[in-house]
Amino acid sequence: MSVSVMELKEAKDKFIHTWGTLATQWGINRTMAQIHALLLLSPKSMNADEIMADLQISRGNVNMNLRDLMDWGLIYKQLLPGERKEYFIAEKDIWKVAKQIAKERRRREIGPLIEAMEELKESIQPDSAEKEEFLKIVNDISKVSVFADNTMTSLLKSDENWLINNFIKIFNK
Amino acid sequence: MSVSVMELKEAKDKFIHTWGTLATQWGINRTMAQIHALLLLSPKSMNADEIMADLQISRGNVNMNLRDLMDWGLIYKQLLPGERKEYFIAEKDIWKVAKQIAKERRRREIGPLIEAMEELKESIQPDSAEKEEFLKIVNDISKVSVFADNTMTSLLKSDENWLINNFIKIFNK
DNA sequence: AAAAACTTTCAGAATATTTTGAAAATTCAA
DNA sequence: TTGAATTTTCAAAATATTCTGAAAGTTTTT
Repeated sequence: MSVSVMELKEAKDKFIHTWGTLATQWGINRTMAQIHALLLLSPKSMNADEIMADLQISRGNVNMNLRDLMDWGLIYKQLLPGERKEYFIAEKDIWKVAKQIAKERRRREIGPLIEAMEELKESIQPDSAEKEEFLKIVNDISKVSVFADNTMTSLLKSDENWLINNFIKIFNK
Repeated sequence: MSVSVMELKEAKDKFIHTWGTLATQWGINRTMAQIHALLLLSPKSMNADEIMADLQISRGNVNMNLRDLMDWGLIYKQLLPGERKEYFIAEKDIWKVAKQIAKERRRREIGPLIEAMEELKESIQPDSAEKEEFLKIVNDISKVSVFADNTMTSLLKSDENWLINNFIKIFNK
């Protein structure tokens, strides 16, 4: 193997490792992130055995995290003609990847918060100063959550959005 | 204790419990979130012993998480005249709280990603098609990260921002 | 300067999360 | 059908994170 190819292999390994480490900091599990990184960098789709061999992890682990990555909409299953095995390929359009991650996090992180605050609001009658104080906080959190949710949605939804357009200009430079 | 006060106590407990549970979903530890919730709901500042008693957790745990909450800028230390003990009070302005959390997450989640991608870019010369392909991905992630960072910053920085103003209108209704 | 009041630290314990791997389930070809 | 290939499941093991509590450190009072 030539020196220059070796450099690339090293950089790819570093990318996979880094992606895995960073992911834990944002609540995604290390292996899921590493599989994602591996597939992102792979020019062709890979099957479970290849991923197992490459990352040195068990079949069960690979299976579980591939399923999670599909739930997140970050990878797709590819059925190759004449092949029994399932192959997986990552979404390579990084803007789509980012949108997908943001979407999923909005759903997981903001959704339950809004629901919980609504439930609390309904459970208390504002018939005392103390209760009004409590409801003030619950209401404020509710409003901030709905705002965050709306902001996320408008950032994600329309590519006509000024913010997005502004971004696309920079991105396509 | 009257029935109506009991209801409030229950709602507060539910709030604290919910806040703690949700927090784990967004990478913050349960106890830290519970202490934060407790202080958010407390009309007066609390000391370590009071928090220990209320949440039934150890002194070390309380101390450590109070420090983390101060790092996050979510609570302040209050020295009461004539008191030896340190008292803690939460930032009650929920919009400030949200900004603080967003700021901290930007710093922790996006910052390291940008750095890692820059480092990878510098380590590889684009002297082959394979390397160019790799650098394309790294570059794209770099651009998306910088975009996310900038978007966060402009959302947070200026209250003249249209998005913020729009929010404030809703919030103050 | 000593003692009391309080805060911080950190090694070990407890808890929670992730991973393994073999067995069960499923799919497909013959 | 049958059975080989492949995927999925899940209990137990490994690993990672959080928590405890007593000892050490610090600050204030006497």
